[in-house]
Amino acid sequence: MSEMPKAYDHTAVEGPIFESWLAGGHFAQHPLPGGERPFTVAIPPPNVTGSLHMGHALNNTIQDVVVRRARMSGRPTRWVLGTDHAGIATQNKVEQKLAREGKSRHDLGREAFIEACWEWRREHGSTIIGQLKAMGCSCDYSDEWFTMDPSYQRAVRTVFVDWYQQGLIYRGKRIINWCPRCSTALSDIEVEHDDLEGHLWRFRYPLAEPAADGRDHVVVATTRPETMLGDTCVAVHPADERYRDIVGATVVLPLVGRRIPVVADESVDPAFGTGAVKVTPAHDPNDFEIAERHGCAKVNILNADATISAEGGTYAGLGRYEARRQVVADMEAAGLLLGVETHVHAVGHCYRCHTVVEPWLSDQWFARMAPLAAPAIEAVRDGRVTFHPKRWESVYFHWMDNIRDWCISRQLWWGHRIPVFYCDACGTPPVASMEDLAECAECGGPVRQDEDVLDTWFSSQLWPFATLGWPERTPELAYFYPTAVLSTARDILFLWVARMIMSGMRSVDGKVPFEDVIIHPTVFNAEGKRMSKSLGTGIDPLDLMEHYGADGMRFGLMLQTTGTQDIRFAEERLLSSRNFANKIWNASRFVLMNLDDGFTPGGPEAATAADAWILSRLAGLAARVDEGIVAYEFGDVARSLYEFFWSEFCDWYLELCKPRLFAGTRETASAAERAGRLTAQRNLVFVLDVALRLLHPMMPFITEEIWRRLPLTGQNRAPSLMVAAWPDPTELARFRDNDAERSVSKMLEIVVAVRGVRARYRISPKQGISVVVRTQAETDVQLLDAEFAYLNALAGIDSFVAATDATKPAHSVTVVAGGMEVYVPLEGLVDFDAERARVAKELASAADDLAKAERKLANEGFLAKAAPDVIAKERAKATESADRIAALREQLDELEA
RNA sequence: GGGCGAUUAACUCAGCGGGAGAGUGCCUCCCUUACAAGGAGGAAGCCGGGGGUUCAAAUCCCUCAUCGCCCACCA
Repeated sequence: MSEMPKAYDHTAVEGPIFESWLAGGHFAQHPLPGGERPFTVAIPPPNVTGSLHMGHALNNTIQDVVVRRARMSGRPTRWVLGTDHAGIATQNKVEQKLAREGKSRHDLGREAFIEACWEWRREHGSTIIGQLKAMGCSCDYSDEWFTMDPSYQRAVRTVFVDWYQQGLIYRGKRIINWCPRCSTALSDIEVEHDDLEGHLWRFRYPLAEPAADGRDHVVVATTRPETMLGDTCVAVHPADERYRDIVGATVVLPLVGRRIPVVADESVDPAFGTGAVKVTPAHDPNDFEIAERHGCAKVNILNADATISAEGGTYAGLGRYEARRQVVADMEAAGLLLGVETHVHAVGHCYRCHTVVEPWLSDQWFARMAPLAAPAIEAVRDGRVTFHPKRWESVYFHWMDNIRDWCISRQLWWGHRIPVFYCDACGTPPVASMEDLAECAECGGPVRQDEDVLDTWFSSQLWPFATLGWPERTPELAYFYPTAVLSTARDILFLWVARMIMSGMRSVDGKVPFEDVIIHPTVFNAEGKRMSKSLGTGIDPLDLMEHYGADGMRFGLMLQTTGTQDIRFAEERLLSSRNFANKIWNASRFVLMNLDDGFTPGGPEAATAADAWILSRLAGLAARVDEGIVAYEFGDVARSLYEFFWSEFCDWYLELCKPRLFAGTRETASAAERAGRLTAQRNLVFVLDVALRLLHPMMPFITEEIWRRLPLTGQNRAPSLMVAAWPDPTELARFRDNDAERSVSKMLEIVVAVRGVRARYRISPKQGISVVVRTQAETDVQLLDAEFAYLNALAGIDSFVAATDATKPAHSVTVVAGGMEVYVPLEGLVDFDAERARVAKELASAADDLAKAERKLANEGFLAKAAPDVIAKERAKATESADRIAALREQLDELEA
């Protein structure tokens, strides 16, 4: 066994440990066994264009924690890995690369461009996989998927054809969100709305002939003046008295000259603006509906790049904002601009490139969502899928209950091409086909395939089952589906999570794709701002791992992960986590360096109160960690582990073991002392072993490195901690010992109190002291006698007298601890003023406690209604406080004498 | 216009019906032979304001304020 360096060096440990896991085959899925319940997790596939950011770091730590616990628990575990082809993102990357060479995708042509995308993926697509490895994620790296794999393509096509044939997919001319930069349609939820300050212009639209009431114009308001070029009617509310006389009149559209009607439509809000709406059916969804109802024309005045089209007459060719300025200027020149005011309104932006999107009338493919949503709503309602935290379910329901059809076609080249074939010759309806068609089945004429590809999310939604071989009915699918848990950020709840539930249930026999959904916190920077690479407000997890180690980063993130709060990233948590790793390292080093050659591990033995205490605490920890991971309470689990290991194991138990360890190693040691040393060694190894197992899911590298050095035998041994047995809380429960916990905490209180005296009076740790203890309980005397070695080791107490009738020595300071009075002789060093102040403060606090307790005990309502154990506790508290007050009063009297 | 979350020590946050906690920072002492990435001791909080429920409220309810997020076709 090699020497352990004095400080933990993660850079020397993580690489080799990871390689050993890989070589050991521990990541690979277990062979399909018989009865055991498998545990499957499908990783949210990162974009091939992606690199690890803090969201990934958090999300993948969470998944690794639950996966590692499951694996150690003996369940056949499979964490499915892969990447998403990310249509828009990847196409953008490749187009940027081409642009640097002065080329566009059109110069290459479709086929060559797609090949260039594949090439890009071969070069850059595995960046993030390497970063997951650096984090220690225990994915099955031998089973990597890509959403454009041939078998995955088959899954996508199968779903498309099924939905198409069942009437769940249709093509139509609708208003969609168009990104002029990406030159594609977007679905409604791919548009991000930002409130921006714009303007509301008021225009005068002249009437062709004066109305019955004599008026000759109508005033409309708009935030997008350029759209007037495409106006085809003006709408007012039917009940709006102001406009009753002009309904049916004709407006002569300024700048354009088109004669358009005034219609009455319920959708108009009379209270907004002027109560009269200019209607641009090709560029506003609401206007589109109005035009449909009234049979108005739909004039599309925008090209794909958001320049004005030929329909815009003299404005054709202008950019949309240029056109806006020009229209306003021309209206003003014509005396038709009545006013302008600033106006804050929500403006849609492309979620990929943040360009302002345009509502645009075009031919697109849509998926009919309501029929798919119904069973998916039911599945969450009846608990087949559970969200954590639960409150996300209402967000899910709200969206699902109001779900709208999904625009699934994209005018891109990189993606799953829509498998629909048209025959232009004979006019047969388009055919969706699993196989590419060469000729028309009706007339034998040539067919052409639809040019569009599918929304990337259309393929992503199949992830949990397409990665198990679906549409083939593979044994893997039968065995590993549904997955156990899906962990993700909330921003893709609708884009991805909801759609997986819908498509999963439809595709795989009505079965949900996962049982639990974890919506984890969003990681913000220290200022509470979204982390963004482009804004420079992000923190790179790779840098963090370099500074704090993968374990330090993981544990630091887990400490910050609670159900209610987003994370305002606190780097000092990573610092304390790295220090925690170092603490684990050194405690382990201490244990190992205090083992003898030929040491044989043995069962733990509660030979002393300290042993019983630490074993009891360990049993409590195991239960808490196990429950906590199952309930996804990561922050609480991390804190429990930290508290146990650092405070209880290191600060107390290791110190409590030192007397036995050192006594038993002397030449002159008695047989009993040698036995005591062996017991301590065995207990230390046992506790360390269990603690490392419990820590492993959160801190896999350091725990593995240390664990391999432990001298374990028999069934405690395993090829790797990764596949060692998870501590069984039920089995460990036999160590629960409330008496030992109480006794030891009394002892520890005395130690702390005496140390306090030492600190106040600057008594060197090297200087031994003798103390006198007075207690009312004979059991306390026995306890102190039995555990004197601890008092000696931890508080430097050389000798003591404990008795129920002990008397206070002269020139001593009194402290009350563990229900006892402890007198520390100070040989005339006592600072009476300081002691008076301290005792008076303690007295006030004790008096406060007593008053509170007495108030409760005097309250009949309390006695009548509070739980018996609460009352008993309150009585004990009162007694304790009273005793304490008596002792403190006595002290104070003496100090004042 | 709806909905959700947050408000606790200087900072970042736990706790969510029965004695106010952690990490970091701060103060004092200590390089004690596992660890100075450490040890020991300590200071520090009307638990956002106001009302209510309850024997009992940081914790449950209502309300207000502030901050943040999501959804929504208001020109």
